[in-house]
Amino acid sequence: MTVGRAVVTGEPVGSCADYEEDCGIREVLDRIGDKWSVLVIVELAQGVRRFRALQRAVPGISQRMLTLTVRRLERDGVISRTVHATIPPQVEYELTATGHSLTHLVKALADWSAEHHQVIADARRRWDTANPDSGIR
Amino acid sequence: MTVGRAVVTGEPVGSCADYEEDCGIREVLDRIGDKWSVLVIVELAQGVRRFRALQRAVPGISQRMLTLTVRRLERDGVISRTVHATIPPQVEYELTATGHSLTHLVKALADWSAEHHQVIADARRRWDTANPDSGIR
DNA sequence: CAGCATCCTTCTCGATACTG
DNA sequence: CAGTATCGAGAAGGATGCTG
Repeated sequence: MTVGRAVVTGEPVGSCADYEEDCGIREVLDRIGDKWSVLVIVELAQGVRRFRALQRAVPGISQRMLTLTVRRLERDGVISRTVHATIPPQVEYELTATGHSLTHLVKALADWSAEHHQVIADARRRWDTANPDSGIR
Repeated sequence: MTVGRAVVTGEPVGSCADYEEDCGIREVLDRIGDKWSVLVIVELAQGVRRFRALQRAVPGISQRMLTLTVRRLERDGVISRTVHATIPPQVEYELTATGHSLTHLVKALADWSAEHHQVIADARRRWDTANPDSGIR
């Protein structure tokens, strides 16, 4: 049994070995697991955006990280990059079909977060109070 | 409008600023975004596990990383840690209610991955072929 | 405007050794 | 068994300067 089949059929998830080998969840987590990718996807969910517009829309992102992020998302086929040979240059980024379906997943994450972030925050506060200088964060 | 409300009500996601401020999605991604946490959660979804059992079940994890991972998950209230004062010591880890609900989210991730990992793999191969030494990965 | 190249700091993680 | 402590390599990420 693989995780993929297990999940699709609603069966319990298999072993970690199965998990590691068969399902591509790692690829997905490697991409959306980092801060900037999710923010870029959320912004592009609104529509087509140019490079500078993206940078303005995602507060705190450096030019370097935006470049890296959009390149990786493009590589994964999550977004498309269209260059208009104008002066000044104009590059537009847009979610692909895959990218749009990813927004559903992001929503699932946001749903779960909205439902549990208070509980988690409380748990963390309790833990930090009970274990002052544990170094864990 | 916040992402949280937007998602719950099915409306489109708001701005990145909203996203950053209001919803706890970052907390969640920070935790399940790393490799080991997900693997530990998947294993604990099967039932109660002792420290060594977890380490054996998660191939490749170091003792240090397992300790860090379970501590962080415990801090978040995702798993519970029960110490039995025996010799040799016996410590059992178990998913909390929050942890169990997290497995649904992991399944959603696995679902999406199962549906798209082939498309993503193909996109990556095409991109890598088209852009040999780009350095992007 | 839309990047690329470089430097440099910070953090992560694995390996190793030791303890109750 | 179930950890803690320490060290070092490497990756990630920010700042800066330059370019078509």
